[in-house]
Amino acid sequence: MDNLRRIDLNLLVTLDALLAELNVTRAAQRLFLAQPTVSVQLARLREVFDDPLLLPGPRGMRPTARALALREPLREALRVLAGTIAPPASFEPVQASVTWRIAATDYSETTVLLPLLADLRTAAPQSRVAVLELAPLRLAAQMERGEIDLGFHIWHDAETPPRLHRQFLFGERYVLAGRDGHPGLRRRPTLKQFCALEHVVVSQDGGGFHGVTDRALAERGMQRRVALSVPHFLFVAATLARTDLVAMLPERLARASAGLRLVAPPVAVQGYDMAMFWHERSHRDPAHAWLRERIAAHVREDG
DNA sequence: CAGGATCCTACGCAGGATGA
DNA sequence: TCATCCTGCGTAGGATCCTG
Repeated sequence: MDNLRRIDLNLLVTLDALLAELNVTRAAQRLFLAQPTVSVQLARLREVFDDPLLLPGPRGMRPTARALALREPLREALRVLAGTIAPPASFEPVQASVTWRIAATDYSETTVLLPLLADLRTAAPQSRVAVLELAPLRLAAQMERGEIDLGFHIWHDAETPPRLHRQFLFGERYVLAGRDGHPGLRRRPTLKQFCALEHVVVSQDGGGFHGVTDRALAERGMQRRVALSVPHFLFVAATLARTDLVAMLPERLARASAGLRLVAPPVAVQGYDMAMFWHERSHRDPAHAWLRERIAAHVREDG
């Protein structure tokens, strides 16, 4: 590439026009330039190639052997280059063998990706999806580096960098969940009964026993019994199915888990909005835009 | 804001075409 | 054959825009 650093690549476009026309004036017209401008460019080309390239002849110029040898390879090179920098063609999902790298928690895997997968396999059978663990603080940097294409995260979150694009997916609310046949969930528990149950909480940063539910209870001067804190939502669902523990679970996740009974909690707990996030670098990419639209459409269908 | 890059117009020069 | 015209290339100098 070092020899390319010496040359203004636009000169090659001029040379291509000169070799096609063998006439500086007509080459200038083709390039929408004045004749002297192309004449100066020809002088620079002669210097770069260390060859006269075009010699004066009757009604125009005659090409040198070097110029003739350059004509076809140059035209082909410019054709390839023009194709490379042309705007990307529209995305053809059936043929495309694209790999999407998506950052998600097990919650968004279950609620967003899982319902989408079968449709994705049909619509874009050559495509691949790599799901990576979501690290909200690192998400923007990972996207800037091109390591992650798309991420699912809570909409209102101070941790999420504002410089990412985002799109609302759905609003989520909490339900009280326990195993089918749980004696404490035959009907909606009172607040006192709710606090007497043994709870599981999800603490993604690990080890926390206090969450939004506990804050809502504290406002009423109440406290619940948290017996287990885990980092993953899916482990909660598995735990509930095998024990008498209960949990406040996002409704979409709870409905996707078999063997659980869901009841309305006796305390109002603030839900949250889910969104997908992406970087400017993939904002206009047709494949990326197609995937985002597909996800948004699925979420709309699922209500 | 200075310096460089780029493009323009104006003009000179060379060589081929044309007509007396 | 030669004067004149026409076509086309290159240079000079200036305007404008961009960049550091």
